[in-house]
Amino acid sequence: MNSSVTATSEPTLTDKFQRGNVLASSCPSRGVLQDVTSRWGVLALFALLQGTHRFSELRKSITGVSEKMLSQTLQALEADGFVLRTAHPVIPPHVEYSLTASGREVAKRVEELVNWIEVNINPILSARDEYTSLKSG
Amino acid sequence: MNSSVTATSEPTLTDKFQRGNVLASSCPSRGVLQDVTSRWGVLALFALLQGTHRFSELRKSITGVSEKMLSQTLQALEADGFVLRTAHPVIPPHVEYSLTASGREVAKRVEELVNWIEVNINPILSARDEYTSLKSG
DNA sequence: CGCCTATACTTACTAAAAGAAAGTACATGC
DNA sequence: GCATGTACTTTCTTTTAGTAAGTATAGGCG
Repeated sequence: MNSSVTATSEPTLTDKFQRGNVLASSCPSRGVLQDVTSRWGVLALFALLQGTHRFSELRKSITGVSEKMLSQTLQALEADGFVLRTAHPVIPPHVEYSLTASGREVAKRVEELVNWIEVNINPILSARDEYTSLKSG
Repeated sequence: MNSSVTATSEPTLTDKFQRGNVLASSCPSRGVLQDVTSRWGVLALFALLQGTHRFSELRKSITGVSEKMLSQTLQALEADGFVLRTAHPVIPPHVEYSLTASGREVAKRVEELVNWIEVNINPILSARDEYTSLKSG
């Protein structure tokens, strides 16, 4: 089919083998993918592309996230090596979060997805309206 | 940094305004983003990039998905205009799912994210191991 | 005729995850 | 010595996901 789809220059596994490693439930990529594409994971990565932020700053900018979920989300991203957590040993605590090199790579791809959706939000919402009126009307 | 990352030529909203429309909980992009980045939404879009598939084929290829969740996921993607559902009026039922034009656009971006993770899965898993051994050991 | 099969769902119930709210730790200022 | 600020954690409730069984129905077979 179309081989000019990916913008990256690295050969992808899906090109080399049959595509669909992730489609197998045993594939460890699935777990990572879920950390990255989780409700708040996407937004945290997106927010951190702007630079380093404190916990409370992230919580303010990512509207609607609870402290518990933000904490949980950041820990998962930190475990995967996407986010760097820097705690300054002062009281009250001062903790800073930033992206690692690999974190920036994933975040850039997340950003492209998010940007595409934002740019195309109007036709998408129209499609939604049409769909729901077809189903209920 | 690397400015050749984005494949699109359109100006993005995050470039034009301050970035972070999605970061506001009121932004409708969030809902769409959740459909696209949901656990099975990502995989359905990825799977459909290969072409048209029947419901049962998707269920087989996306290992682990239940009929209920696949149905729900496909309906959400259909509502957003990313997936086209074609039902042939025969018995037993024959339904085909394919990507729409906009569906291919989102799916391509999802694919890039998925591919990046698959290519880089080993260092990520190493980071995870190191993290968990730091925390528990 | 009556039963079985195949496919794409939906429905009822249970397990897991998310969300809300309160609690914890502790140096500093008043 | 009491309130404040920050980054969490814990408990409890609500929402969502997952499992398993049910539904519809044309055609094939004995």
